[in-house]
Amino acid sequence: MGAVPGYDKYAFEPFGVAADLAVLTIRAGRLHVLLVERGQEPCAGRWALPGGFVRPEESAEDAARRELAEETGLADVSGLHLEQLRTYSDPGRDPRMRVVSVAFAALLPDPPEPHGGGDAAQARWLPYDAAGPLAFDHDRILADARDRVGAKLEYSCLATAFCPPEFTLGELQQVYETVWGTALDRPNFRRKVLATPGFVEPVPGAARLTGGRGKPAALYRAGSATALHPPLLRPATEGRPS
Amino acid sequence: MGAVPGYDKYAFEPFGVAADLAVLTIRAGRLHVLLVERGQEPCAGRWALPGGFVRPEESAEDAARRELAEETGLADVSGLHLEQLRTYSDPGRDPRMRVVSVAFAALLPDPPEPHGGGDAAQARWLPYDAAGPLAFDHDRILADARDRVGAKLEYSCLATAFCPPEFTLGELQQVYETVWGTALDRPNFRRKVLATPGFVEPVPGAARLTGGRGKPAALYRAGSATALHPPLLRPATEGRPS
DNA sequence: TGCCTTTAGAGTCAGATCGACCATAAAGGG
DNA sequence: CCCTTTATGGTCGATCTGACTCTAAAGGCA
Repeated sequence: MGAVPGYDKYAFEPFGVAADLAVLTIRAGRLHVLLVERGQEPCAGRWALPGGFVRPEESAEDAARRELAEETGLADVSGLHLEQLRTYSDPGRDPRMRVVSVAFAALLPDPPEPHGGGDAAQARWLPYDAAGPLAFDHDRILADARDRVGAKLEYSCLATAFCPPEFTLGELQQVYETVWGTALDRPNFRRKVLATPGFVEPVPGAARLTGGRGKPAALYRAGSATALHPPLLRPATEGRPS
Repeated sequence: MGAVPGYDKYAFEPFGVAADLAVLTIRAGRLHVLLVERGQEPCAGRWALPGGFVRPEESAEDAARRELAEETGLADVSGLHLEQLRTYSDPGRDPRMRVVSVAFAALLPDPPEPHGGGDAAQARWLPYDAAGPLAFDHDRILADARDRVGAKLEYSCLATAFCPPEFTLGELQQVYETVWGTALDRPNFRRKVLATPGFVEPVPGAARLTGGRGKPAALYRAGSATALHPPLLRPATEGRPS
């Protein structure tokens, strides 16, 4: 808001400000996204990202957190990670009126089934790859969310946000493999994760978890670090020098 | 914009949508930012980031580009890099009304003097460190811009956006040193930049530039690559393992 | 009980990479 | 004609990486 003439003229144009959420989780080794079926026009009956208009007394992040709680039925949305992606403001992205949407990505561990709708006609977890054409420009928002999360896994401790409070290194590795879509070498992954102080810390007790067969794995918690130095780079899929 | 009851109720709340710009450049080895002195209330007489309200027919990026052209007097703003930072939406960030601001960072090579204001009372380049308390929450936007740009230098080719069309590796290195605030080893920097195909490409002719004393440097152009693999990590300033 | 399979986790090793150097080339200034 | 300055090429040891092997500890099944 600079010192622009027409301050009042443009300020009161009918802009709607919305917060939309790409709520991601990992289920059965696949990336899933929370989608709602729209109950109203425009795009009634089509799948879309959950979201809604920002209310006058709240910030966009407040609105995103409120919508997240409403759609997932989670009680403790206050603690989980909300990553602001970017704002989508093309004129005409909502056929009805001018709507500017602030998009967020949210990462959940083991997710509850959304309780059948709330505001929307229904809400479901869908595999990322099976999330067909969505309403508005939500396909692009969802793709941006995956890109951003994949990139942040490299240099931040974000991956633990996909995990329950206590997790094994195998589960953590599966987060990386699922989001990146590549297989990682287990010993090397372990070595790099443990080499970064504060990324994870072992649960001291003889705590162990039985996922099924095989040797029980040690449990870890998210550490206090927030950035990864050095980063955990994903294997180069294209034009690597060499 | 989910399927929220009250669509019309919240859509027409008086939200103002603005685009603010952190226009960064490097002058004499120091990071500078373009600031305007506000001519109107609120915050009249204080320095602020350039910006203005998004008009009904344009996107936030269109608005940012328009404001940038108006403030800097540049003719070719269409080509330069605009990086969307994030959106600031705290209620009360503008004392007068509800304003949601989409912030952008713009990177300029050798900058022209802004022609004395345009809309604002005046516009100036100020050293980043000397940019005193700004109006609204612009201090935070500016700090976020520096953080984002510093981070993107590591894994993208963004640094060339600070350089003129043809530049020396010494100039490119100074971009990194200025934004990061650290000194880099020149031979190692050169090795890493040239090891990334498509980051820079030599200007074929016997093109050379005389900055002053010393051996003339070869000229390079920005290459076609957009990402850096492997990244050019900044030296660890804190808790590196080892 | 005794394999076989499965998963966790430790260790090895050659090649790539990095940071810290040193050396040389090519200009201008005295 | 030296000296300073900047660009650019090269070396070397420490470190890191990726590919791999090996062992430990569980359950399944005959």
